[in-house]
Amino acid sequence: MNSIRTRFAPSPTGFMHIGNLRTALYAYLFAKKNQGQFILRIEDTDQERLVGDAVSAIYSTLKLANLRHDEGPDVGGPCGPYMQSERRDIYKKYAMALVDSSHAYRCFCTKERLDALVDGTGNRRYDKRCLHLSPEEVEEKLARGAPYVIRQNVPQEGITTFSDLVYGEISIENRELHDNVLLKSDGFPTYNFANVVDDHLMGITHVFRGMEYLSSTPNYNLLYEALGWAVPLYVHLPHIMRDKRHKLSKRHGDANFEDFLGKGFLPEAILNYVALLGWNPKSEVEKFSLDELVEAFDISGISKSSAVFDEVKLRWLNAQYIKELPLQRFHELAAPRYRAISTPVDFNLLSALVQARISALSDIPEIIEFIDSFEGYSLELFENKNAKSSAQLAKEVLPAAIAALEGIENWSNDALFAALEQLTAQLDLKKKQLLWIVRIAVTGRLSTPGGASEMCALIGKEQSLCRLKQSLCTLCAA
RNA sequence: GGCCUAUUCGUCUAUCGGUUAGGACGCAAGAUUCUCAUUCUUGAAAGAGGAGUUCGAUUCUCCUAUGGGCUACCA
Repeated sequence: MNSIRTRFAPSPTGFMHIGNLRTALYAYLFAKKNQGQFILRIEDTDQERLVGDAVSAIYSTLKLANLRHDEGPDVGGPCGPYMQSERRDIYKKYAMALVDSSHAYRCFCTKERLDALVDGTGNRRYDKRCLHLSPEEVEEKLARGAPYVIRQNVPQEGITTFSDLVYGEISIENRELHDNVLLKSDGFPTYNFANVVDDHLMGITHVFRGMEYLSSTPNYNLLYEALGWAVPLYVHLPHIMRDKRHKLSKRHGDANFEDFLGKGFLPEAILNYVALLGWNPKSEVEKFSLDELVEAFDISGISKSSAVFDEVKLRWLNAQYIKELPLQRFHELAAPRYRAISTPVDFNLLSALVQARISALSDIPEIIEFIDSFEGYSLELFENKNAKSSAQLAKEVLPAAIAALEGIENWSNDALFAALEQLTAQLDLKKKQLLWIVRIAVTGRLSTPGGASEMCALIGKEQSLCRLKQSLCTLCAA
């Protein structure tokens, strides 16, 4: 029984896109679900679009996402090299075989002539002129060193049909197909040729790729047939969109994996979210670890229509992951974002409070901003209908609160809470009234990472009392 | 323009001829809470349009509309 082999074949042109990441994920999930291999192949055949660190970005993204490939340029394997730029001889060999069998031909046409082929509707298709060159003419041009490309010779009649595992059966009339360039004049293959040769030579059984290749797939099948090779199974994937009209693209916003990491999303959460964009697990579960995704993955759950990427839902999922982190782990992740704080506080306590209240690590600066900054908050914050508190009440109650807290030796949350609770009874107030007032008076913020006693415990006795007194002064002056 | 393809709440989706069209995020309301956090409950919210086929269409067929893709010596 042949084992399943899938591949992820990115082009090193920049950061890893979320759409690419999902393609890699699905290919990985399918391979692993079926005890198969997941191969990484770098498609660096376009010398003009190469971007310096893009290959290492691919490695690091795969590593961060925990998508481990069984074969690839960096880990080797039996079907190497896995870098297309190192396989030029291979492509050339098969291209020549195709020329010999008349499934391809040399084309010497200039760019100018090609451009002149544009018809009234702006459509351009090659007219097969060089197909009809006599052997003598070809020899003559070759001898002269004229540059040429090798084109696929597609039949003018008939129909090519294939079955995609997501989109079903698709038929295209051969006369709609173009004589694609297989080998460029610089000797590099085009994607149109390299993907066929490599997928076959690398034993790929299931080709996962974006649906933009749907209409050129017949070209590839004609090539497989011409070479006498078995056609792989296709799994074309719907696009991930920025909104209804636009695909996610590098030019608009944060569409790449590393940007989301930088914004404080956890890789597991991103992967989990992206897996659900265009695939449904046939259950109402939404939270999946990578292993669980492997277990649940099934091609039949892939949808045909494109999906809009919703960062709000990603945030919700990410919050779930953050809450589940062991405190120590959360603290490690959060600590770098505490760096700006100069006031000494108990950072472990801070982490425990913050962990339950954020959706992404990037929410941290805002939620802890009150620690260093206290000046000039609006007294309207004391007004709260629900807690039945007001600035007036605050002015009356704060002196007693300050006195009560001053007496506390063991400045812990429990002690603070007990003291405030007791004071509530003494003053015949609702617990909520007093606690609201103290919280506002000590933080100057509407939204804080914890309640009054927790905030006092966090910033310490001296700082707490200082702020409480300052707030009281402000209230009296108003 | 031609070809390919898609179309269920705002968003991600379920439904594989008969459902009060379900769930999730978000939103709204209520409850809980030391915070307008969390948690819980409830609610509003959808089959692009038109023809057919059928006892019966969101589901099958066709047409139209709209979106997306391809139409490069880019992938």
